Amino acid sequence: MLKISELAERTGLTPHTLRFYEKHGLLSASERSEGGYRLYSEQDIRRADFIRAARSSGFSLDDISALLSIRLDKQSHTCEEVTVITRRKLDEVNRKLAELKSLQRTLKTLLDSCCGGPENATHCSIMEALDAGGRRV
Amino acid sequence: MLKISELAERTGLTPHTLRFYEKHGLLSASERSEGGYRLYSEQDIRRADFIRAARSSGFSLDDISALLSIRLDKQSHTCEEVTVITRRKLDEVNRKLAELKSLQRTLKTLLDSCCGGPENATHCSIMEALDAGGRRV
DNA sequence: CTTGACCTTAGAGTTGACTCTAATGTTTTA
DNA sequence: TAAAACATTAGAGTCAACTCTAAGGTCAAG
Repeated sequence: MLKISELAERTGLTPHTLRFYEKHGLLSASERSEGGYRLYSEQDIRRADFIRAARSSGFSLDDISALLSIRLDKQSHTCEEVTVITRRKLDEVNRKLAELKSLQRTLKTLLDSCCGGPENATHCSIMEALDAGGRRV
Repeated sequence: MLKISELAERTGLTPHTLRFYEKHGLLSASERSEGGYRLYSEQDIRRADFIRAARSSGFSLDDISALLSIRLDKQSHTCEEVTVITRRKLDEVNRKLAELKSLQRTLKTLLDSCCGGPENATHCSIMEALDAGGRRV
């Protein structure tokens, strides 16, 4: 059985985060020591690793809650349910990517238009573009 | 002179947001009516448009504060200052893009590996990948 | 002169995922 | 056995950019 900081070390999370996950129903220690210290079992460790993996795949804690429920009773859930969650997340990532790419283009255009030199900003084309309400951007 | 909801209409912001910007020193009405209503001048409108343009180019309110200072006294500022702010933002966008692209690959791989069908999730490869701590992802 | 639309303020709430604090209790190590 | 290291809790704070609320005051139309 691992103490909280040992599990933290193993998973790369902090004790704070592990307690936070417990408060939000994602992961609780299956035992407590005499003095009330959390003690994590092998199962708990695997659950923690799952959470960390899901987190680093971009899933929200809500998604992870759902995935953990499925994980506890795979028999009663389908691949479809899992892919729905995953696809929803991918769609979200795609949407954000599109936004960021557009932002990237905008910022690149701004930067390309400006000399960036030590001249004063009276005719700075970035300022002008923004002053034009972004219509030139 | 425009009342707050008229400026809101013109800029596509809400009255709430305009007041919020005022509280944060970005934009205040140059006059008030007898009864205390905010009244925005042509200059204010241009400033509001600038803010909206900068916002939609991805700049934070802090960045915009800096840009507005420059805008008020372009003589005393250089193109370089403006490009530094812009480049910093572009770098940030590039960083986020890289992260999201990696997430996108991860999620695509997960989705491709799973049948997504009505079978139960006992052998779902997404669940297996996450159970493997994302080592297969 | 009343109705209704609009405005004012200070301040609290929202989102998501932590992150930290304070006050105190437990375990380990020298 | 004493100190150091670690743990506990409830609850508050953080970030950014809003967003909303309550309890009123103002203004234009009919």
